[in-house]
Amino acid sequence: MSYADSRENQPCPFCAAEPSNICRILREGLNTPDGSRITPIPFQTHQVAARRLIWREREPVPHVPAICQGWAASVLTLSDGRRQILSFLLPGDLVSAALVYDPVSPYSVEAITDVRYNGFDRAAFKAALADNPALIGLLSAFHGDESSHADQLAVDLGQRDAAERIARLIFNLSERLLRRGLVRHGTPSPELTRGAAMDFPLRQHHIADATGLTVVHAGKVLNELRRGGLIEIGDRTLMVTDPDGLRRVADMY
Amino acid sequence: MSYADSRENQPCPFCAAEPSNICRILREGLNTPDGSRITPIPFQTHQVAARRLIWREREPVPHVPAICQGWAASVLTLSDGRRQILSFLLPGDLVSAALVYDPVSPYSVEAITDVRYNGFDRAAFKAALADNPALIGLLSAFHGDESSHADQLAVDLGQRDAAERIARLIFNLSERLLRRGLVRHGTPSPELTRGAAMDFPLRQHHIADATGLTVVHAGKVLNELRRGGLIEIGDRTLMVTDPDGLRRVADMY
DNA sequence: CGTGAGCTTGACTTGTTTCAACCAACGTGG
DNA sequence: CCACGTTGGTTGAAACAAGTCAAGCTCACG
Repeated sequence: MSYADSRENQPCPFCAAEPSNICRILREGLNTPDGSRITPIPFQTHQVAARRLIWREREPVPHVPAICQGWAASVLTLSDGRRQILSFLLPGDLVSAALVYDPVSPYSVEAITDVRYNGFDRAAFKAALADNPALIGLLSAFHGDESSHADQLAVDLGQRDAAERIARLIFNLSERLLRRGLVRHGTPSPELTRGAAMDFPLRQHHIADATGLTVVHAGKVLNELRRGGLIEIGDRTLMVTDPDGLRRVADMY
Repeated sequence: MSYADSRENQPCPFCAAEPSNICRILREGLNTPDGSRITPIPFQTHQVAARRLIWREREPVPHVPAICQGWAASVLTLSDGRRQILSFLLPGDLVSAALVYDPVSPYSVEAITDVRYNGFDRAAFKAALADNPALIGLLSAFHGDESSHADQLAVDLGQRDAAERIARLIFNLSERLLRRGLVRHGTPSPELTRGAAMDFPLRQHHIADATGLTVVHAGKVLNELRRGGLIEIGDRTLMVTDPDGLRRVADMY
């Protein structure tokens, strides 16, 4: 809160490209197929510097936030310092559906890069929900995605080994970034085939906290993936050089 | 479904005792403090035998189910057979808030004991939501509980060791059962202090699947807890003989 | 120039899994 | 009524995955 540099209704220069993105619809409104119209919800744009805590666990959040630019993480911390990252928040992500009804944040949110986010007016949001069934549908679908993501995380942490967890994390992130038009094609090192390249601001400690591993071990597994020719990382960039191989390690499909 | 022996609107003989329980409110209706009334939702009662699969993952569920009697588990299974239990469903639990909007089950549900459940009419449920803000609030609160439970599970599986996980599982179950009036006081073995005793139909493999451990290891840790005088288990009954000790191992508060 | 954050590597320890054998309780069918 | 398979639980030894500790390195930044 104290770090948020509030601005009035700035246009969102680099939000998600997907037309059906919920943050975009809240911002711009939408003419639904059935003829009704979802009206835009008023919002304020805020800015937070990299590595800053945006909200603390159990702290009230004065609006319904959606990430507009940059990466953030939702985190739960134990009293002895162990941390679990529940999800990485990318441009276009609503932080939490729960915040629409309840201002109390269920987890901490930390900026990984510099972050710009939109804080939608909660009262206006609730009012729009009350007289707009299409918006209820949208929100409940979002809620469903959120809980299936949480369930998936539990399976990964409970049942999968380090390599699977890390490969799946990278795979999921690359798919989310792809859907948002944030994946370039490139060939960072000349001798390798082209692949999906993306900005990748995560530190090893983020990967460790998200996968329930130690930083040291996460680093080792990351190196194995790199040595196996599946990925290249460096300079805040990740490139998937062997998508099929990564998919196999990740045990997807 | 094929195993479900459907019956018409039977009274629910042994549902949760809590007055604010959501299943009870759906069944009986509620006069809200603000003067409006939540009307009862029509339902059918079904019965399933112990150890039976009630719905498979991704299978459509024709109604909105709530457990009425017995224990069940929600489960995700990987292609190679690894299983993660996401939660244990006790009498009075709505199986999943997601099933109100979307008939497709996000996970399998298995009966642990013989189970009786109420299947609420989905169309009637949605209609009641549309013209009843109090019910929306109730459901969204339930949704919030559901996702904070999922988040907690991720922290446990990602950050805690075997003893912590198992102690927390037992602790959480005992608290849920207590709230529902399903905990007796008793002293199964004469030389021990009185403690909270409850029906505990879980097998070691349930505990293993819920905590992400192997059956063998779960059994060993369970024995340590027993030898440490924290709990007694036997004959489908569990008794917490040292609540403070258990709380300490579980790292609660 | 010094400091701290981030990454890499190796040796060693610990927690958990795997494998295997064995026992008790129970239900079923011959 | 017994024989038998199934399910659930216990135990121990050995193998393995991940954690811990420690050192050394680069790089960005004040």
